[in-house]
Amino acid sequence: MLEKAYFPKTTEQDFQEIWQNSARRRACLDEEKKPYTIMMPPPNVTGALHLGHALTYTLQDILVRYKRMQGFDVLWQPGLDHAGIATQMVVEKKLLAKGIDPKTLSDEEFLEAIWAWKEESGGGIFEQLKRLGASADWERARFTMDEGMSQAVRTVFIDLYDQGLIYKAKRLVNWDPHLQTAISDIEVEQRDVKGHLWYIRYPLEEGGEESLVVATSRPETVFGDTAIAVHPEDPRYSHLIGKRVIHPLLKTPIVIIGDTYCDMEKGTGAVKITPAHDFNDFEVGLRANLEQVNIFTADGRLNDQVPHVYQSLDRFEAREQVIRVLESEGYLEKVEETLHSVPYGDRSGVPIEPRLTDQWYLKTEELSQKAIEAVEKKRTQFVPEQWTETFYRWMKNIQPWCLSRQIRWGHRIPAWYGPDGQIFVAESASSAQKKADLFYKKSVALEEEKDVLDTWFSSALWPFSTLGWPNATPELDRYYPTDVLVTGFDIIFFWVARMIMMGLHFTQEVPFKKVYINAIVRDEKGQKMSKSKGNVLDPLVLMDKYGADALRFTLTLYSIQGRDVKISDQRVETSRNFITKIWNFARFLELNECVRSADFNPSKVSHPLCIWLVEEAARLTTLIDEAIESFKFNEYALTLQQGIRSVFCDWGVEFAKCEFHNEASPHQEEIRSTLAWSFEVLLKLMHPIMPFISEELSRSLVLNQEALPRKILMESDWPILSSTVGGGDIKESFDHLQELIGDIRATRSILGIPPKDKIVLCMDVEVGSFNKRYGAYKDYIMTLARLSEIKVEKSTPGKTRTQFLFEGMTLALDFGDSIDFEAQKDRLEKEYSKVTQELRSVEQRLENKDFLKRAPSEIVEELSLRREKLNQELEKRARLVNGPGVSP
RNA sequence: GGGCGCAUAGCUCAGUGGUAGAGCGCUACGUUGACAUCGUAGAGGUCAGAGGUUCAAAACCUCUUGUGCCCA
Repeated sequence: MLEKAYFPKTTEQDFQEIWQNSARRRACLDEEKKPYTIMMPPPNVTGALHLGHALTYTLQDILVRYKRMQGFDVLWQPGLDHAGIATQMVVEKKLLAKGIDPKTLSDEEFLEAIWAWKEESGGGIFEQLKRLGASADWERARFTMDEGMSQAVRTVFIDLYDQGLIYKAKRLVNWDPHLQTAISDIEVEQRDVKGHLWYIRYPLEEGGEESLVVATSRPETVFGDTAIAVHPEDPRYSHLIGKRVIHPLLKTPIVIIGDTYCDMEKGTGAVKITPAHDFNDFEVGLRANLEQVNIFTADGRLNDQVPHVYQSLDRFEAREQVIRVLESEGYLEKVEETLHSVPYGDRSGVPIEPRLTDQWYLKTEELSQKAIEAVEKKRTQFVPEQWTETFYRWMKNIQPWCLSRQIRWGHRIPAWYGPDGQIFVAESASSAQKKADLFYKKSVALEEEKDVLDTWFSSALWPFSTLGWPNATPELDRYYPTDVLVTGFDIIFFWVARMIMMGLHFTQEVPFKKVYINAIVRDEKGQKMSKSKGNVLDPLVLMDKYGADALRFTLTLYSIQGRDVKISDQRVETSRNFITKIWNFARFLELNECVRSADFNPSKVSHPLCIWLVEEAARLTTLIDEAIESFKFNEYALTLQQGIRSVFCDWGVEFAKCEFHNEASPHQEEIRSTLAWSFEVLLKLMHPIMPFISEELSRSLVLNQEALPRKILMESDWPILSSTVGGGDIKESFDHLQELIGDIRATRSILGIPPKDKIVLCMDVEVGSFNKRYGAYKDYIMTLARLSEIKVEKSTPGKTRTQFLFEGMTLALDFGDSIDFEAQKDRLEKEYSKVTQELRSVEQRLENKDFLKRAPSEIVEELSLRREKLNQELEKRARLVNGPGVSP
């Protein structure tokens, strides 16, 4: 027997273990079945589960459980990302906390510490995902630093290098002075920051009064100035082009050049050019063949290229110092406050310093072109579709990808240098050596590249490297290209686009046929969750409090395409309440001995209630199939909720009670079996979204596991019910039935009749037609509308009665006592006028000749019917308004 | 500045041309047993504004306003 209430904890523990032991959870390479593959976006190895994870992995779990039940050979490939910079930062912090300065460790020692930490904490998130119910093929879990992954990374790097797509070059990069590494353009975020524009005067070399004033937001870079630029057509300055000004601090001459990059409207129209420290200036410098003077060290201090007194000043201290000197020496014209955008490192949170360094790059024009074409041809489709535009926009403006990182944790770039700097890219040190020996025609000592690859480089290979590529494996053959990728919009550039490029280049296939972009989780007010705001909800806490299913259901219910997922404690609580409702539904079935029977055939049921229940189960299944197939997860959750709650609990159970309370009912057995059968269908329908409670309830007596042992739900077949539905009008009958009961209940409520007072429903001439339609449901009406009897009697008016029209029949309710109609009059009049208004609008349309001529006939018919109904309703309302007994 | 969204009940949002919906919140009432983690009933809406297409627009088109995100 089921407990009084659902306690998720034990169920969750049980089924985590049962699923873990189920072979069905795993990809089986069974040729009889169609494959279905989802690559799990690998969470960071040191990561802990947050709500964003909970959302994306819940949606993936829904898809894989659904497809599994449909009989597919499902591979949900899990894994972990080594997350270069993030992980290195975590371990450095850990070491510092232990009093160890990571800088004093050798590379080998440091990597040892990272691997130790990976062993200790890595995969912790897998356990958290299992708590959430994620049914991945855990045994196949991969790590982006695995030997297999590393093999793929080396192969790809060497191929791309040999194809001339990877090159090493000295370029201005986004340098993160805190992390002391290059980062790629998309790892930089522009922030609007309040700052200043300093106007600095540069005297002309030729002397005299004339000077040139330039505005800059970064006065500390003056030491890197190698020119002043003006617009060639600027009448104020064009005569100065070619002349020289004196650098106010260095006192050396620098040239004035003309370049259309200058904006005549901005500042003074003249700008200082610092080719080594600004991307635009770099380009200007190339055009004017200017010297590139690097004035900063790797950690953002002034280097030995600047006068001694400024050396080793931090870039922000240097700014202060430069301003002080310029001002005191009279070179500072004025200062303006301004709002400008400053590049920040997305990991370190410090301003990026453009810096001239040697880095490895990937040429992306060709790769991106192919990726764009693949998406245009819909080989990969974004869902919701609008993300396609985001993808195109970035792809069409793509920059060379800076691949190298000056950090320690990551895939070492497989390159070696000869004594003269000659590069040898090779699989291993020994094969590089062989290449070098051949090249130099003698044996030379090689030095290995110290830089590692951007983490996203290995992630870009994820869909095929996890399946064994570059080896030809059965898995690669079977599960690639994958079916769906589920991920967040924030990594469309970082990851999705790059996977498509790499996939196409190395496998000639798109890595996935669909990309579902899930929403971002926010708090109930739509604010981003952040520690500083204190509005962070922890999925583990929510699961402890309300159960994993409640969290999953909530996240799914609010997964509306094109909207953020707003979640709050209260919303999860509401889902928990719904789950309790389901639990109690099961308890009702158990207590009433509804038991699944082996020979039950849903298409052979005879009692109207049973036919209705079967049809409703089939209707729900269809709606849910459509919702899941089109990634409308909210519709799945909503349909399920409404189906279980209003169809099965509010009405189905209440109707069934009428039969169960009637000893004489000959239909009890059929109804019991039908309810038990419907319940099994519902459990299956809810399984993908609420796996735990559905499994628990499938162990209830209702499913009769003892006599009819069957598989756990995860291994069961998804219902296919389209053939069980007959073409009858059962749904219409039940709709009307519910309407009639609703009408009586509403009338009672309006007139303030307490539920315990039973009243009499009277009818006269229409009794025949009433019986024909509702005779079978007489008990239901009596019980659910709280009637003492349905009397065949003239439904004449009286002081204790009110009449109403229903489906063309005049019915009366007799309350047995005088009723104070006056008290309700206001409300009733309001309703009356509402109906009048509606009727008027319907009539207007029906009087419109164009409408009658052009609208489809079924619409016209429908509206005529509606007019008739409204007229009737108006009559009914009129009677209610006019108090008891006023007959038309 | 460019791009992509969003604007419907007090709140959060469904709703792909034909009767305006759900959950939460609110109000009133509680009928021996599935459920008060509940039930029944109710109040609450110029579908942001303007124009257009159409017999018919919350929905389709154009513009405006407000708002969010992304990119410069």
